[in-house]
Amino acid sequence: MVVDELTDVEVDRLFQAFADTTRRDILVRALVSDYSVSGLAAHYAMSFAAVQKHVAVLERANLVTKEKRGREQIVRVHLDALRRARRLLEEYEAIWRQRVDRISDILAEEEGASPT
Amino acid sequence: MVVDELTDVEVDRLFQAFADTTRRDILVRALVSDYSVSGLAAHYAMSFAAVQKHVAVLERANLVTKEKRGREQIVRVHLDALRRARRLLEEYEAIWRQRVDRISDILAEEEGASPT
DNA sequence: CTCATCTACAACCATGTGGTTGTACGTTAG
DNA sequence: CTAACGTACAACCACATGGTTGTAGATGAG
Repeated sequence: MVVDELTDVEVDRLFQAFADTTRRDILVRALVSDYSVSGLAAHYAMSFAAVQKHVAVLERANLVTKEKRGREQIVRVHLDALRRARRLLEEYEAIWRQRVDRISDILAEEEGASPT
Repeated sequence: MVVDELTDVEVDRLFQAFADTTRRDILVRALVSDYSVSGLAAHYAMSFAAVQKHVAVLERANLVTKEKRGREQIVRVHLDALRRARRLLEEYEAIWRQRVDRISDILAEEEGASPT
């Protein structure tokens, strides 16, 4: 199972980062092409500082890193974290599938053992 | 693209629900087998009411529904929400892949147009 | 019936979150 | 050099979150 080498707190931060529309939007923009923090901020009806904070949350979740380019700070997505989160959810679905299999096995056995 | 028929707020709640270790644990237990709220609460070093609240958060995210069985309330996982969340993350990864493809296309064209 | 169990919910508290404004500092354009 | 730009960060505010205790209502066991 292994649930990835992430600690609970790291996973908390990861999903926390996804749990805001603005942050998901920032993420998509940064996925599509390169953006500076102020380049991102231009798209939202909130202060630069607010966007800066959102980027910081994405950073803390290791979803994003900033790279200095002249006086700008380019936001780049770190794909690994995205994959990890996705795999976690896949594992949950796998657990469900195992349960379903287990139950149908039991039903199959019971039918074999005591057929009505 | 469609990003699923979920509203932003619903997606917020979905990821918010995942953003807590206790809730993820509850989810796994409920995925593995049937649990009442108090059955779940027995496993955690916190009050029954706290666990009740966590279940409520999972409910609000549509990850879980409660089903009355006698005096107990059985927590069942609603798999759809799990799948939706996973698909969202997959879409983000797809966006990234498209970008990579686009860039390598451009590089290929440039090489074809003006080979050094 | 009576009592223990399971649940629901309100009130409260500390801390976190998402937003603001203001100030300061490095960097680039003119 | 100077002005404008991009960033960083602190202080503040309203509200959400994760926890607590306490009270009360259904339901099942004996």
